[in-house]
Amino acid sequence: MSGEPVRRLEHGELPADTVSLARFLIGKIVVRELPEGVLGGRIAETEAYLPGDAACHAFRARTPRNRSLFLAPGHAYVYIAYGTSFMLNVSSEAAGIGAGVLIRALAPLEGVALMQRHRGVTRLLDLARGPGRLAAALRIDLGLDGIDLCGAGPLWLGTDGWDGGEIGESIRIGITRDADRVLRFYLRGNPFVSGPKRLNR
DNA sequence: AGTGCGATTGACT
DNA sequence: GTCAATCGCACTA
Repeated sequence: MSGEPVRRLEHGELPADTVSLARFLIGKIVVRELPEGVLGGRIAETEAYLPGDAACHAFRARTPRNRSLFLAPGHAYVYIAYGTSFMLNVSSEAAGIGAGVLIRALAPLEGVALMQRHRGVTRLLDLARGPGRLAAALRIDLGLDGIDLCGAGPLWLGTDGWDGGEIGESIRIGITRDADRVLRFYLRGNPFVSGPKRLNR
């Protein structure tokens, strides 16, 4: 789509605030390195969870679960939603400030066969459309909580220089507190974006 | 200590 | 469209 090889993003390239990071990450790439192979996909959808935002897991005190949200920008915050699904977030504010960006959907680019095995489905559209599906496809679990996504670890953020997508905005999906804030971003018209149609125009 | 509720998904009517 | 699964954590007492 762009021709450039995928390279790792560096900390210094990440925007310094949560909303800017949520927009910046659209079109970037998540890479997962496993002994069985390399998995990758283009980020099609994100949501911002801000300081002072009642929907943010860091809204209350720091706990063992949410501590990764307080790390410097570019670290993974992984947690279990509804006791069933893992969610991948990127910490987004200066160290000590709890905030993050939820990665909600990927357009698979590499390692499709392995993603299919992880997910138990074959349809490309269903592999990583939705945050829980995305984590399952990439085999992301609590063992990755707190790792540096701009480091040398097995899960990292990259770019291939692609910058062609129009970014749409909407309210966030599946929350009840601070539910009317426009903090969801997605690649307009991309079939790998999750969520109801009315939010994807 | 007990209760209620999610940043979801998949199965089912 | 409805609904259960499943568990960490906030909240009440």
